[in-house]
Amino acid sequence: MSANDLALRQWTLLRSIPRYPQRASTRELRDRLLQQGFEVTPRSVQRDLATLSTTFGYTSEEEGRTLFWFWPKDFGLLDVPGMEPVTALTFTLAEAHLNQILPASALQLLAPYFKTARGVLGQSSGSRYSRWPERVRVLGRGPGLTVPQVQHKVLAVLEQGLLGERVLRIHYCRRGEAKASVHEISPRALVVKDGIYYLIATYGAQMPPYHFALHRATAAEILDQSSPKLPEFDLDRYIRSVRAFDWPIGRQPISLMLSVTEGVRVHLEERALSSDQRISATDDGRYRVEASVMSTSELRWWLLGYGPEIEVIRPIALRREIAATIAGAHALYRC
Amino acid sequence: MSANDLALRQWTLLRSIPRYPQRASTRELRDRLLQQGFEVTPRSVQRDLATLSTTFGYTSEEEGRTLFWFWPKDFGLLDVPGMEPVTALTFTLAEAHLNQILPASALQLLAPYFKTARGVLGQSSGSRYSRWPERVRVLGRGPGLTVPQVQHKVLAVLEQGLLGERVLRIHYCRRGEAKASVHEISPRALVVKDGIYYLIATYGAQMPPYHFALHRATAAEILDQSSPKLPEFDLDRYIRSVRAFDWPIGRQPISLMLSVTEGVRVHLEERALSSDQRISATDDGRYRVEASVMSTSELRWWLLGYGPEIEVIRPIALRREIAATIAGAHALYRC
DNA sequence: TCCGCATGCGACGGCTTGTGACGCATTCAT
DNA sequence: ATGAATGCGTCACAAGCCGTCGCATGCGGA
Repeated sequence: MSANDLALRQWTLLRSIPRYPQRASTRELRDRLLQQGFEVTPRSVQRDLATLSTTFGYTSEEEGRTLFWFWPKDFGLLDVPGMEPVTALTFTLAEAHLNQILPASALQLLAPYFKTARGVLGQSSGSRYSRWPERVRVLGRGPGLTVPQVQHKVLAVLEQGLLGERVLRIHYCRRGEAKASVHEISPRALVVKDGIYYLIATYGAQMPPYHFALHRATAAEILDQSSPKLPEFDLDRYIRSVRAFDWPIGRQPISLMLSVTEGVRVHLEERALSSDQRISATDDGRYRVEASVMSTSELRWWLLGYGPEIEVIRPIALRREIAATIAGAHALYRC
Repeated sequence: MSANDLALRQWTLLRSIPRYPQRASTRELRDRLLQQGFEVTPRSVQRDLATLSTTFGYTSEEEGRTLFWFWPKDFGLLDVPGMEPVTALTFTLAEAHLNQILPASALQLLAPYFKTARGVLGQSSGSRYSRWPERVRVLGRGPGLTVPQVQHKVLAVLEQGLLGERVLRIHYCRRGEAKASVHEISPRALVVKDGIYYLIATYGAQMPPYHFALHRATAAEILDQSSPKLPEFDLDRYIRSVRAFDWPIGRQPISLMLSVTEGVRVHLEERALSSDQRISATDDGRYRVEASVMSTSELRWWLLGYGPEIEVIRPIALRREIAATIAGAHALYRC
């Protein structure tokens, strides 16, 4: 074990140094090493920290007599094994996409990864990175709606509360209300719906849970108090049981039958509704699509978006529903 | 410089070892070190590789007399500074989301990052990771359409060709055709549209470019031939000019005015159509929304999806267009 | 204000261990 | 068959790591 201790120990030390908003004292870092089985004197840690800091790029802050160590906030990352170009490419695509999905504060946490990805791409192409973003676009569906902001602090506290099963106190501004109210809640789950972070939490062990849209939280702090156990909280079942998330209507998938135009057919051949989707031509120049899908309100929204390009044949109930919705819309424009 | 050479050198060595499908001989690794300014004898590299391999987890393959080193394919990653729990949480969310967006082969490249994220979460919560995925869901819009597969090999070659500006030869199966044809093309850009990878490429310097949906490529290889320069290929302008991607119709944003229901208003207050969006109540119990947005076919699709919940007031042209579409759909269900 | 305590750091001796050099065995290509 | 390349055992030397001691400094409690 002591054979190649040095490398591993210095390695572990480097990993233990946090990124800037955080700091760690020399003593603290030594404790972490002890905790991981490295028996070192404080002196050695001091020496390691001092010498390694010159070759790698981290720094320290002096406060009184103690030094606090940290990586610069915008420091990229040294990953082993190094990121490969294909992976870097994928990261770039992911970044472009996640921009439309995650709040800025969450994206910022991934920034170091995106940064190294750009670095790798810049290097491998030989040319400088500046030309790369000109070559990639990610296009989504629908207009590019803005993503509401979640505060850094709230995000960090959320994570602690959720993982550590701790009670947390949040200042939450209910929709429409100007002033925030204070809640002490036990976080149970996190649901991200269309770019909005919903914290699902209970007051103590009291069901049912409440939903907190995190961009409406103005402040949050963690309390030193464990969340009471909740026997068998099943997130999936809960999501199904609540209409708030617009999720499945009914538990069983339905057998959908559509009549679609050539354009929609082409699209569905690329991105199938389900794995058992079947497509066949019909006499009227359109196509019949059959697939088993969950019946959600999102499905209705998706179907409606195509207007006359999609006609719902079965189930009859869904057909009637869509027909009624379209009739309602038609009435609006009749004048 | 030679002060703490050891740590940095071993570090660089570790980074130089590629992940499994790739391998690197001892000689090769030594060359890379030399290239980065470390003057070491082959013997030292051998020793380092041997001793470090036991403490870190990589292995080697013997082929004849030479050893080839590599990290196991499913090896997580050792990143410095270590991933923090909040970041890990965000990675988990990103993974859930990207599942619906990126082809499996691309996602697999990010797998090591997701894996370490899970590791961090499992550790920090004290409890084992197994309970974590029960606590997070990402819900998107629309039915969960399947994402077409892109082959690993194709992805890797694409990256080389695009970044290295090399000509590549692909076996491409046109839509509807059973047999693949061979194309020698110069890759120009990559567009990901709704989960589908489109390679935009030209035959030589000949405009206009063609689009290749990468999941229809059965094989690809890189040729040792540079792509001819294309003076000023502007991807944005190109996307605008081509209808294939359904992107902006017209260059200027339009002043959209809608009449929406309470439900839509709530949604738009969370996720605004634009930064200058304004909402006001009207006499009829609905709400007026005004915003400047790009006029795209995606916008039409989005508007239609809400049926009678959204009425387009202005621009008049768009109102007429939507009205006509709805009338068409209405006719389908009239029988 | 004074004393105890914690932290950083310079210095020193012992000794682990990294390092280059040499030589031999093995494999592959010409 | 021969030479080049590679891996690896060995050895002597020296670099540098390590624990220890001692001193200086800053903070907090009595």
